[in-house]
Amino acid sequence: MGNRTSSPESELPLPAATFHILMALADEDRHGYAIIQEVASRTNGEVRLSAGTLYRSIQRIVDQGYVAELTMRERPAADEDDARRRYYRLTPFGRAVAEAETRRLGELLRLARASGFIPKKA
Amino acid sequence: MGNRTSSPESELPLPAATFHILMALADEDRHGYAIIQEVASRTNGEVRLSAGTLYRSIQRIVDQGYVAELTMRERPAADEDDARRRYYRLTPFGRAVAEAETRRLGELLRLARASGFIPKKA
DNA sequence: GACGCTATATGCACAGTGGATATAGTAGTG
DNA sequence: CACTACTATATCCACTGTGCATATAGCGTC
Repeated sequence: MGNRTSSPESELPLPAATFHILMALADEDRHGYAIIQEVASRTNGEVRLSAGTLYRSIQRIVDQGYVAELTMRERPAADEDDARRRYYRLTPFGRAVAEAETRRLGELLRLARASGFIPKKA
Repeated sequence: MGNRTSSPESELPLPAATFHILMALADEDRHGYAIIQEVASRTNGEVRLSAGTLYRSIQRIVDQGYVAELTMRERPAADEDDARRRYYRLTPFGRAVAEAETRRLGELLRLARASGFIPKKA
């Protein structure tokens, strides 16, 4: 994987696709294709990860240690199993990185509002 | 400039540097070099726009109509004038785009928090 | 078996970025 | 004056992240 000694903050800012993938894996382990669907669902269809972006992002964040691929016996038993699928789980480091990114976004949003950029409606 | 008929939302998401530039121009007209300093100041030195990014971003957002270059007689009179400087002002469209981006970031942050990514400290 | 959906992977092109380099005006110091 | 450091803009090169298209193939249903 990536550098074990790096702090979560040193990973920022996260690529947009990466952050969405981490959010999709926050509550449960998923395989790639399911991540695409989950991201679309959470964003009311507004964020549609392309397959190219998704699978290459996963390769990257596995290497960086944000997520880990599940072994065969770690897979969710309930799920009807498709041998083609590869399941991923958020690591503690990945969670820490996602939290750091959330904090960074909060600060950015605070700056934007302090600049007078108050959106009309929610 | 760019397409006059496009809505602010169709411009999203904004490149990170662009959003910082718009924030730096929210309260007063500035020249390029001053924008670099202002962004660094507002972010406590955490965001340091490189010259390459800054000047190309400005060229792009002038073309897109987010900002407009000031004529000689529009320049701030108080400022000691340096002939090399080129001053820029946020346009109403640029402000609308920045507000739309602010709204987008707010929604993203809400999603992140709903995913359980609550940062430890502010 | 034909079709559409699921699932992963890769090739190609392009936008945005950082760092380096180029050019030159400005200001202060000796 | 010469020298240096800072201000100011612009462009070049390399790299990352992204979308779209393509490739391969298993799965489900009619």
